[in-house]
Amino acid sequence: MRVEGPETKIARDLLAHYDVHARRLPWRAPPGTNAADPYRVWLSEVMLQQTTVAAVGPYFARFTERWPDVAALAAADDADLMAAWAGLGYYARARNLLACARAVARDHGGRFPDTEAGLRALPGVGAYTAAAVAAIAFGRRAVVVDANVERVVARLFAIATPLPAARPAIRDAADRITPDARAGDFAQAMMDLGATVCTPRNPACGICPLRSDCAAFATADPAIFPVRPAKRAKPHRTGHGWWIERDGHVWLVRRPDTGLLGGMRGLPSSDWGDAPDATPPVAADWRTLADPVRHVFTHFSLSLTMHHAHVGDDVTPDGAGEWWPVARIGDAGLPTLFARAAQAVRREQDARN
DNA sequence: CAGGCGTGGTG
DNA sequence: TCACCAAGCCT
Repeated sequence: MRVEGPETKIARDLLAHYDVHARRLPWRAPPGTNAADPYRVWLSEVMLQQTTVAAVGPYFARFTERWPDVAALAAADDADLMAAWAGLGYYARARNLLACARAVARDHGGRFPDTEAGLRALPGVGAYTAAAVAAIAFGRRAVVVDANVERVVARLFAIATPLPAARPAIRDAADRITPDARAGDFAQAMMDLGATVCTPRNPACGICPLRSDCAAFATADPAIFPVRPAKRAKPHRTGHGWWIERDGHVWLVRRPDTGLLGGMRGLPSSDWGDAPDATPPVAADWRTLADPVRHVFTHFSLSLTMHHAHVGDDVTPDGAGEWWPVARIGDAGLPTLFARAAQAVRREQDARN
């Protein structure tokens, strides 16, 4: 008779816990069924990259309602898809999502590759997402390592090497505890555990099904794992934005495909930096909002000073853009910064009337 | 390979 | 208020 090693016990205990406590999420097959749809798994995984379950929920519902399968998504209009993604952030994901759907439709007969390597070759699918889809949608044994798994594993084995140097050791340890069967459930169970029990701060070790096998639980402070490097301070930038209104319409531009907010609609704005040029795009009787719109991006914070004016029917700003109905500004698919800038301008206009 | 790349929840 | 951090990927 085979003696069960500690690695096997971890998977067994975790799966038993998962069978009772698994979160019910829209992209998961209902309990007792085995019907994970690769399209929905892939879509959810891309949306969940660096994004919380709560934020993804409504987007996932809207996307699957509007584009129920990969063929429908592949046929989507680029601007429609970018607008539907607005507010979710990391907009390169939306561009890659469309490129991936089209690659699946064109190069794979409309079916997702069912191997980790095949998935990994698709746009926007990295090591994590390829492993997750292979395991969850196709039942493959794959080592799925996201930030949750990283934290759980670093604690289970009390890995004290700081990130990112600890990644190879964490990956090896995750490989050792990943079972041959139910690798998809195991991955989701690890992520559920990280999200609800083995949290970054104040982990709930008292209710953790793995505490008897957890090296960090045996220490004074389990929460110190994984050890993270200190972060650099965010620089602050300033900029100017312009709300140009003409006969109930506002002038919107499309941002370049690469870089910050790439491919998204936006309000015309200056460069953002230490002392940006504040020359307006058109001559007009400009009014300036007293309070700049403040916004925090991943690697800098921004104060955007908003200017607004009405122009005559014969005026059109230089460069590419479109007059968008002010009453439908909510449908323009503005990323959050510009949505808030628009809101600030309209509030000011309302207050003056 | 270190840094660019959004946003919102949380303690 | 503010720092931290999230089901990462790409270059």
